[in-house]
Amino acid sequence: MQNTIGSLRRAPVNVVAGGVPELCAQCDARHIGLCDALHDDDLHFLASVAQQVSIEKGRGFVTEGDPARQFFNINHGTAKLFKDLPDGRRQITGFVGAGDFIGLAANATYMFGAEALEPVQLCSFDRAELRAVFARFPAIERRLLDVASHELIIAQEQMLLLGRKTAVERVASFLDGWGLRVASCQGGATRLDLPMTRNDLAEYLGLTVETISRALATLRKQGVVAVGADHVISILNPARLTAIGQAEG
Amino acid sequence: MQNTIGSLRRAPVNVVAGGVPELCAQCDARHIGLCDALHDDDLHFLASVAQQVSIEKGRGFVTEGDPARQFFNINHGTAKLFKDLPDGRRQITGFVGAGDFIGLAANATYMFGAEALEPVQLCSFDRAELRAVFARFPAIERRLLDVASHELIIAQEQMLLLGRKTAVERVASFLDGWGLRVASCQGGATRLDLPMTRNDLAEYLGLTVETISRALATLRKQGVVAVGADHVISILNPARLTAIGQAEG
DNA sequence: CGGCTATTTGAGTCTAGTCAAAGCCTGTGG
DNA sequence: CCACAGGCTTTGACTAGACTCAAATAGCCG
Repeated sequence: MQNTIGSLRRAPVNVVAGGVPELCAQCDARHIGLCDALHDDDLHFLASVAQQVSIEKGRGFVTEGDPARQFFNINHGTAKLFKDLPDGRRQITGFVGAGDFIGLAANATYMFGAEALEPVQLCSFDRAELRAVFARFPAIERRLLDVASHELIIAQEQMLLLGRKTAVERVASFLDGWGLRVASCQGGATRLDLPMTRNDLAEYLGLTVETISRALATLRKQGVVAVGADHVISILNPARLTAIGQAEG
Repeated sequence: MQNTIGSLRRAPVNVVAGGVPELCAQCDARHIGLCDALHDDDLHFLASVAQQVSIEKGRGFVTEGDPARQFFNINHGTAKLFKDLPDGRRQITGFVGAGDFIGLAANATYMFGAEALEPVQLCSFDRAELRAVFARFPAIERRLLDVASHELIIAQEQMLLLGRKTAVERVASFLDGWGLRVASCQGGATRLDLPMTRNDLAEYLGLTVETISRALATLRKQGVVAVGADHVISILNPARLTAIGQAEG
């Protein structure tokens, strides 16, 4: 738990509660993601091998190259997953939120890093223990395969974006996709409250901060979005946004 | 089986033999990939639900958007998987060869297209039947989860490449990675016999044909590789190639 | 009210894309 | 066996979209 790899350090995690089945009762992710595949008694068993953990904003909780001893399931908050090059270039491979499972992209060691964008609460599972859970509840393993399938689809979509789309198309794709995840409407326009900075966006979309800013300006001038303060973006013309993101016009 | 989606058409496939257990005896993929997870008698059962199929060079055998009724396991040959944008831009998401499993990135429909780069032989499994196999042999399902995990790692590595690496770094990464897959040595130099064209390479690496050509010229001038005829590339300085591909030099 | 960071905007540069043409290979057919 | 057609690859010249560097602005937090 105190492993030091490169210049990074495994973040100390704050254990709030362990082994309590009631921890699922008010979990944001209870009815999505992995846990939704379980009946109440199965969930009880799963909870018995889970450790609930809180991670403060900005804290890294997975370091690439560290031995992959644990899986995580996010209950609350958003985190970024990323891969770095030796000279500091970073590619964010995904943003994860409530219900998302972390740790599939690992063999003996984690093949990615993870850091909280907001205060994050998650359930941590020991890999060895989870294997025992699989043996008892094949439904979980099957669900995990579905999760992996879905992540593969997302990953390939992202390859298309990174390899072939223009800056404006990338930003439109992202906003469109994020809109599907967390949508709150207000006066007809969908209002996105993004947990990430422009820099995170740039590292996710294979661009620079400046290009992100200019692309948003372009979409704003076209009346597709409105850019507000504090990472708020309103989607004024959803159909147009989708079309741009999918390179249909 | 005669579905027409967009302007593409499901390729007619040539059934060579069906339901014969002996078909595994001389399969290139018998001891790699999915089938390696099985004991002989389990394999016998798996073979009973497999259809062996031959696909000619250049023929597409999966169309994005078609109902995903089948999984495939490649026995021999190489194919490309890809996603297209409406205006023709294409991103190849991966090359698959003997032992590779195709079809994980699908829900109700395939989320990618596939086309043979060389004559391909594969085993085709009906999705419903494969589910029955899972129930009987959990080992296969577990192996499939490992396969999906591994593909996720590869996909994220590719995102790093597409989002953050330069043209020369991308080409070096590719040659380095391909060298690990199929390596035949000759006079100290590893000789790669690529089944894909420069255009395929470009569509895989998020570049254009011309840029691929120039990047190869750069690596050649640096004495890292030798570029021969008929898609043959010799790796003269493997260490340097790896370093360039991982942006360490 | 500052101090700090994040974001936007501007000016100039550079990497990779586009357009064009020549060279090579392959495979075919005389 | 050689000539030719067609596709693939390489090279050159120019362009463009995104990056870099720099500075101004805006927002957040104590």
